Amino acid sequence: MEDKSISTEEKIKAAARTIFTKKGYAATKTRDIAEEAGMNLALLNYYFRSKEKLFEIIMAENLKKLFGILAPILNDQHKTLDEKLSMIATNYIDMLFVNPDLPLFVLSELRQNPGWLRETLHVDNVVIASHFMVQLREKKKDINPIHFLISFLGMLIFPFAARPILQGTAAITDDQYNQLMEERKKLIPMWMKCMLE
Amino acid sequence: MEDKSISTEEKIKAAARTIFTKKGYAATKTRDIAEEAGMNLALLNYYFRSKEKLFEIIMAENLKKLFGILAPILNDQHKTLDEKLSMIATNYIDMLFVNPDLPLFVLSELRQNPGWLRETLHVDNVVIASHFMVQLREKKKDINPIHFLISFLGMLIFPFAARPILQGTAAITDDQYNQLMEERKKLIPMWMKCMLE
DNA sequence: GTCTATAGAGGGATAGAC
DNA sequence: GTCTATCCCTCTATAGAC
Repeated sequence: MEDKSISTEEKIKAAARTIFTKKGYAATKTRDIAEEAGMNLALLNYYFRSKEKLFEIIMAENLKKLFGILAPILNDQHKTLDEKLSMIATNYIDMLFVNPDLPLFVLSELRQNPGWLRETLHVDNVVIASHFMVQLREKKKDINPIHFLISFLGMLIFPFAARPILQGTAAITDDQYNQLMEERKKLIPMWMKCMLE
Repeated sequence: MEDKSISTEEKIKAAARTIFTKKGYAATKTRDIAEEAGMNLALLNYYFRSKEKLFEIIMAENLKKLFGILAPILNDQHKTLDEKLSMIATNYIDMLFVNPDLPLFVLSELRQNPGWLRETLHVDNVVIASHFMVQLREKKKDINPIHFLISFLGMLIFPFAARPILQGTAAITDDQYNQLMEERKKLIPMWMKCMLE
């Protein structure tokens, strides 16, 4: 009995995750979520009270997914800068293969409501004041280390956010696209090292 | 008399540009556009027939703005690779200062409806088959030149798309942010050269 | 051309049966 | 817990006066 209820709740959450993340809050209809979950609209309100409450749950999950990979690696005191660059590139690209809609979703929704960051996660200390930033400043004293963080994340994330444009304009097959992203796991850390020389 | 009608039409378009670009199609209400334009909702339909028609106009404008800077520089047969990298970085960052919401808008809406690209612009030949790409391949024969294009655009665009996160997490003032972006006009071409060595 | 008023559809939420 | 039926508000679009 408990099993069944958890399963239903989980089905709705999974459907919500898919649709919210793909289309954003405003473009998502609760009816679509219910249909995707294979059940009735009323159950959504029964389990989650409202569209907004459900969205908040998905948003928190997605923020965690996006920053959760980053934080522990950035703050590892026992890894070199090079090791961190490689690990993040690999882990992030692998994560984006599985969750390609994540970056655009978070960037878009966060623009509408920047309060989200402070409320759910404490990204401040975890990213900006990280050991990684210290290492960057040590290595290249005359350039604000935030420049490197921005460029690093930009190179990692942009091809996923821009995938439709990329595949729409350059005639790239899915296989070719995957191979390109695979190559970037090595290329981006290599480029970063070059930028930091 | 004609002047007045043109002016009204232009006011609506300006308001639509602002709100659509900031919030996206789904989250935008025609009432908000009318209010922003300082006039009645009915005029929107009088001049543009529907929300969707108005949106199509704004979308086409924005696509042109985003690719219009790129295409002529990429295809200039008489500029060196280095010159192109500098010019694009400078022009793009200046354009993004004025239109900070443009990238996220285009990326988001294009994900929902990738058909837009083919229908409005012929970005294919203009970007992918550009002289710039030939120059990249010449310079670095063993790496797919699309990697450099992606990284270049990623480094340029990402800090604008992620501005709320950046300013929300790192305590960066508006002045500091502007200065960082100003610095990137020189840094990014420099890094690109390093990557292409 | 510009306004007010309103039609008409869609979407979030709930009542109530089972 | 799950379903059907329905309420009610919001939003797009239009009718019609001026």
